[in-house]
Amino acid sequence: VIPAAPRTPFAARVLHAVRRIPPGRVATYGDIAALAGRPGAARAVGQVMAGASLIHAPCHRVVAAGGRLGGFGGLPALKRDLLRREGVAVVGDRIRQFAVVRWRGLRAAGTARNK
DNA sequence: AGTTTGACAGCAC
DNA sequence: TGTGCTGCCAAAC
Repeated sequence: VIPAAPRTPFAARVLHAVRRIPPGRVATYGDIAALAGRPGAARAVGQVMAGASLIHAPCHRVVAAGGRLGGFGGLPALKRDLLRREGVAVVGDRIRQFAVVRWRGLRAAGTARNK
C-alpha cells in the first residue's frame, strides 16, 4: 500500500521543496528548512522525512550539513547507492565535491549561477 | 499546556 | 579527526 503523505502544512512545504531538487544534486536538511520557509528547522525537516518515503519525494537527495550523508531510516547503504546512481560521488558517509553538487534552490532573478 | 522525540547544525574540546 | 553537548523546531504524546 502507498503510505499516506504527511498532511501538516509544514510537511507539505518540505516535501514540495524536496521535490524541486534536481537529480544528481543534493540539499541539506537546513537548506530544505529554509526553502520551506522555516530557517533553522532542519531538525523538524528530518522529522518529516522520517514519516515520508521515496514515493512522496526524492528523500535520498536530502543530506546532512558538511556533505555528510545523514540518516535514512536504517538503510544508509540504499541512500548511498541511490545517490551514486544519479552520479553523486559518495565515499563512506561523505559526498565528494559537495559544494558543487549541492543545490541551494533557485532564488532572485539574476542569481543564475546555480542551475 | 508541558514534555518528549528525533533521517539536524555548530561549536567546544 | 572524532566525540560530546547545546540550541532549535514542528509533532506526537
